[in-house]
Amino acid sequence: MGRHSCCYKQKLRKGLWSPEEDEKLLRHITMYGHGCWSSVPKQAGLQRCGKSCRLRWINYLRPDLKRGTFSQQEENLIIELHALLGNRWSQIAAQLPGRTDNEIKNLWNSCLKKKLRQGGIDPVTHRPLSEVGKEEDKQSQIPVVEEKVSREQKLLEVKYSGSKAAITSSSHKGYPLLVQVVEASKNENTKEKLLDTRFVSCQPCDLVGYNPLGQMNPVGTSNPTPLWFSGSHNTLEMDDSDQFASNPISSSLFVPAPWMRPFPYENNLPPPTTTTTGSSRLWETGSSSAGLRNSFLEYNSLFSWGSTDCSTLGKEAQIHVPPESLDMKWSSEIIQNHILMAATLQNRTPPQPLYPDIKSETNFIIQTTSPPTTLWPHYQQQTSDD
DNA sequence: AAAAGCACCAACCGCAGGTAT
DNA sequence: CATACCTGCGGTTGGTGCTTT
Repeated sequence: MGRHSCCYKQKLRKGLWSPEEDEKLLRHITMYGHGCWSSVPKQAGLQRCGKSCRLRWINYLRPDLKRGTFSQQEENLIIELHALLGNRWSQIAAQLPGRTDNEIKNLWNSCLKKKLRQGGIDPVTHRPLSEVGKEEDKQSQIPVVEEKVSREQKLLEVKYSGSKAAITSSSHKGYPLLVQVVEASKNENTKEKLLDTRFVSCQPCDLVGYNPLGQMNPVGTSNPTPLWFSGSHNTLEMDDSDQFASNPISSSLFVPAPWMRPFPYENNLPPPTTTTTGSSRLWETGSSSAGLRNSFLEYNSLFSWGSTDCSTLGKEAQIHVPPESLDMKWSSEIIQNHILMAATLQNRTPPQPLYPDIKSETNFIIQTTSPPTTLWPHYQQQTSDD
């Protein structure tokens, strides 16, 4: 493994970049692209090493950078992603268009960590500080999650004969999952190629003692908890030149527990609708003997998820299935560019009917604007203090 | 007004993994 | 297969400006 000897070979500049240097680098990359970074400084007439040029481009000169302060939504998303991914800044940055890993890392270290602590949340575990000590020796939950994950992996392998998805769980308590799609290896010696990484955050609300719809389970003591899925995915849309453009979307999906009713305490669900706009998502509810099954259509791809059997201890996952007519090449595109859904993760003991009063084919909308602030009072508190 | 402390952030450093030779 | 080189990532540092004493 080579070391970066480039900086020592010649007297190369270090430190802050001057506007003249920026201009040279920007002009060069705009005209020729960066190609091999190590040759960029020479071609651009810069006394810098390639690594320094690359960093300057990525973190500052790139035209698609957003700049400016982070919005509350961005901060919330970072917190949520950090809970799931830990210090994987590049993966976190990938979910925030226009932001760099360095920028996010700086924000985290200088600001968000502190905010969480002030709000009583441990920034490492994302659990209330009061619980961190108690929870440390309760590692037994993790193998349970791992075991369930392997079941999902099998399911995915069945769904895609030409590719397979591997699911790994994060090490956090609770149930967040990191979902990765990897290309099937030709043989056992070749490494699998990572096609896509999705996060699926499934936080039972009772982890923070908060029920978003403000109701208690009327049935009994073992409350089936609502689920909160959040994630980022891309949509494929045709642009003017009939090319498919991939557009990132962040969305969160709230799955109410069966005993919940829309706030504020309405007996009936909102009128059926077939639209989906902005941060709303259309959910179709349907009943089957196996339990709840939900699905929605978006940009001609079917995603589905559901707890296939509410009486089963543990969880099942369904992954969206590409239309049969598409060949595997297209299927692969869809895998890469659309949300990959996994997992409902509740243990339902004893078995309870899901949505007992909701008739089959009823549609309703769940508003999902700012998940952490509505779901997690700790975050809400600390952000509203600002 | 000056010094000390603090916060922010751009940039560096070292490492790991991939690829070319 | 070994070595050199390239790229990307995450941890860390050091400069700068603001605030406090």
